Order: sequence, then structure tokens, then C-alpha cells
Amino acid sequence: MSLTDLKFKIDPNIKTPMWLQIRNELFDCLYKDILRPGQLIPNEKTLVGLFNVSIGTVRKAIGALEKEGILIRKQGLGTFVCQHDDRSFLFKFFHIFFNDSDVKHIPEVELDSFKIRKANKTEMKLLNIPKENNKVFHIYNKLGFQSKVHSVDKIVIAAAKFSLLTEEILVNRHNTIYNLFQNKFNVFITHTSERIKATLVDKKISQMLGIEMGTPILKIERLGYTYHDEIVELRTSYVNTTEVEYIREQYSLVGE
Amino acid sequence: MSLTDLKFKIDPNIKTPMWLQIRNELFDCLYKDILRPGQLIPNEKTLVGLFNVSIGTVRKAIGALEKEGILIRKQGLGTFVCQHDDRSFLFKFFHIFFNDSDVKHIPEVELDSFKIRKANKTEMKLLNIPKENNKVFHIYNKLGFQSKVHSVDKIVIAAAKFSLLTEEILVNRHNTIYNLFQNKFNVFITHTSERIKATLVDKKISQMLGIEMGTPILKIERLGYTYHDEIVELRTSYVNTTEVEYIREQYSLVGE
DNA sequence: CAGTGGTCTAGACCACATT
DNA sequence: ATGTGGTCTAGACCACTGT
Repeated sequence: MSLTDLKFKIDPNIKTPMWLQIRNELFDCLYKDILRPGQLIPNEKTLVGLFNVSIGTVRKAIGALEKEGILIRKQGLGTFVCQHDDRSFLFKFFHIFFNDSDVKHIPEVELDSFKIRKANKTEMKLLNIPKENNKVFHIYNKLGFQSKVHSVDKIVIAAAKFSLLTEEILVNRHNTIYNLFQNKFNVFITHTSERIKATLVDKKISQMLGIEMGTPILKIERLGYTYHDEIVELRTSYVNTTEVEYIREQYSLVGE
Repeated sequence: MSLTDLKFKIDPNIKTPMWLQIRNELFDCLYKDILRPGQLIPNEKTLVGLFNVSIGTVRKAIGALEKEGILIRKQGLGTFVCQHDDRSFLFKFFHIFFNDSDVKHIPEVELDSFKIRKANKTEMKLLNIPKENNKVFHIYNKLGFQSKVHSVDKIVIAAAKFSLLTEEILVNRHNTIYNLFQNKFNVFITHTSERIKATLVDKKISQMLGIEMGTPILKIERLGYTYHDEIVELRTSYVNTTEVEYIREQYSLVGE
């Protein structure tokens, strides 16, 4: 099924601007899997014919999706659906830096454990898991640099959404987890929310981090969202901030 | 001095697009104090005459500054310079929420101490303070809700940039500190960067927070920037995350 | 080279807010 | 009623990319 096979009706008389209608139609194509991450979308002229509007209107719709991080325009090439292989997307949601350094380091990731188990109530609610098929994957990753672990990530995802995921697939991936989600399971993480607390490390995590029990660490609870604000990943990061820091730069973009 | 009194020359033949040239000219007006926060800028038609371009080009320039959080368009009214009184700007850089709550609470702020002292080396470097006139204001604020303190902010700013600041002015402000910076000292905070660590609270801060020494807390080091990436504020926040959390929502905006 | 998106024009008409 | 920004048109030309 290709986008150009579809017929769209854009109504100039309703309250919603035509460019927003087009933006929503294109967004739905992502959701409905007619467009996939990395794919080239039809050029502007084709879209003009498809939606029967002028080129400026198409450009406004594409511009909106570009701002949202859904599409990316490349002059001379075309407009593509963003993916987690793109330079700008890799480690987009990774915020750990070395002390006083402005350079994001790419962490070494090592799988610590991989389990399948029943979801608890919170997980069932957040991940929208039905009672009948309530299995989740439960993963522990160790993150570090030069064999020095600074973080432990606990990841919980619905087994139904990531069926056929195995420890082997997870270990043998050659990219980020979000890239794996995208390519093998067609789940594209669009945005995240994080809640950060300071706690004393417990026994289990202290062993994984290789630090003394009772050391203060960051506990970061992340929700990973995909299209239409659907939560698909629960991640808890435990960070030993002795040698690294959590960084946030905030420009006053109104949207944020 | 008004914007409409000036003459601008936009060159269509150079590499920089005309809309970017216009964006830069308008930005410089902010920096040079020809435009001030809250002020209404000339309407689009006037700008068309001023820059001698078509209206679409002006709109693109304004759109860029709007995305940056510098200008805000209000249909039917005009385009204004953003200020820290605007709904969307108030507490834009405040990220503390109650546990599991999605509502940002507006904290009660109480001045704890106000001092003037010499800057140390780091402060001189970051705030670009000369050797001759190297005084800084050193402020401690307590933040909380219903008389329960959850955070302590240590603020350091150059005395030269905020001359005439007194404890009284600080206490009697009826708005955020960034609003005070903007209105009394003409310093507009455009963006910030924060580096977060987990630490054990020391004696001084534990007393201010009213908690036991050795409790784990967040230590957040913030740099506050104004136009042209000039650092004007050093702020260290110490947060007791027993009842509150630090929150970050990240949409995949390419710019961030 | 042909095809892509990026810039720019010179309007028209609409929705919204104030007077 | 007037003036503001918001939407939309129907093009032209430029800059960039891969063949």
C-alpha cells in the first residue's frame, strides 16, 4: 500500500485549516503503517496533486511534522520519515555526560538480565495490557564507559507488542534499543517524559553499579511514547553521578 | 529610539536568506534595547516597508523568532516581544512537581540570605567578570509549598550587571526573579542549561531544608543565559525529592 | 543533467480583538 | 468598523543532490 494510491479529501470550509488536515492525514499514514521510518515520502508537487491544494499549504503541513520530529526534509533529496538511525535521533533521549564535559559520550551497553514475567497493576495500566495476555519483558542493562558502569537501566515492555523478542536479538543488535524497537517491531519512540529523584542505592543496584550500598544516586523514571501518546516502554535508570551528570538544555521553545 | 526610525538594508544577493537577515536585524534590536520585553513590534505591513521585502518573507523571519521563544504573535492584536510575565513564560524554567502529579505547583519563595562578596575564579570566568569590579550578589532562597520547604536555591549574579539590587527590592518583588531581572535590570533570560547530580545533603543545606544530614538530594547546577549566549546567572538548586520530583518532557524537536 | 526542497513574490480572503 | 495576524494561492527562481 502506497501513499499515492490513496485518495484524500481536504475540506476548505471547515474550521480546521487545510494544512492541519493534511498534517493529520500524513500523521495517520505513519500510525497506519503506510509510511515507515526512513521512507521517502512523495515530493511536494505530488502531494499538491494528492491533496488538491497549493504548494505553500503542503509545505506548511510538512513543516509542522518536521518541527515535531516526525519528518525530515533533505534539500535535493526529498522528505523522509525520521528514524532512530539518523544522526540527530541517535541517543536523542540519552542525557548522561561526563562531569564538566559538553560532549555526549556514547555509552557501552551490556545486557545484565532478560526475563519474561507477569505485569503488575501499574504496568498493566500504563502499558495498557489486557488481563488475559499480561506478560512483559523485564530487562536490566548496564551502561558505562571503558568498562566502568555508571548506570543501570530497568526496562519493561509488553510482550504482546514485542513478541518474538529474544535475549539473542537484544544482545546482537548493532544499534540503540529504540532502533531495534523501530526496525524489528515497528514501534517508533516519538517522545519521553522523565521524573527524577535522588535516592540511596539499594543492594541489588549497588552490586550492578559496583558501588557501596547507600551511595546517593539518581533514579529516573521514564515513560516512552509512540504515536498518539501511547506508552510503550517503562524505563527506570539508576545513575551513579560520581563521574557523570544528567544534562538538560532548555531553549524557550513555546511548545516544550 | 523606535524601530520604525531605523533604516535597514536587506541584501538579496548574498548567501544568507533574506528572512534570516531580517531575523538577525530584529534580534539585534532586542540586544541593543530598541525592542524590550512586552513591547508591541510594528505590524507586518510596516515591516514589509521597512525591509523592502514581501510579506511572506517577513512572516518567515517572525516565525523563526517565535519558535525561539523571542517573539509571540497574537492574532488580532499584533506581535510582541516575549516577557517573563506571560503565562507561557512564568515558571518556564521551574521543573519541580509533586510526586505523581502532572500539575506544576507554584512555589512559595522565601529569601533566606542576601550578601555581596567577591567572585571566585569560576564565577569570574563564567559570568565574564573583570578583575577590577569583581563583586557578586550571593542569594539563598527557600522554595516550598504550605510552609514545607523542598528546595534551596543559591543564586550568584554579577553586581555590575544588577547594580542597585537590594534585599528590599528582592523581597518586595511580586513575581518571579527572572521577571525582576527583566523589568528592573533589563536582563532577559532566554535559555538555561542544567547539570544534575545526586548527593548527600551537607549541614548547612540540611538545616535550611529541615531534613537530617546525609539525606540524598538533587543538586542542580543551572546556567542562565541571555541574548547572544551570555551567562548572567549561576544557580545551584538543592532539592529534597521526598515529596517532589524533577520533571522533563522531551518531544523530538530537532532543535533541542 | 533532472529532480528535489528552499526562497521569494504579490496578492486575496478569513478569523480574531479592540474601539 | 478597523486593524491585526492566519490561511491560501499560483506561480518564479535558486541551491543542492545524485546520476
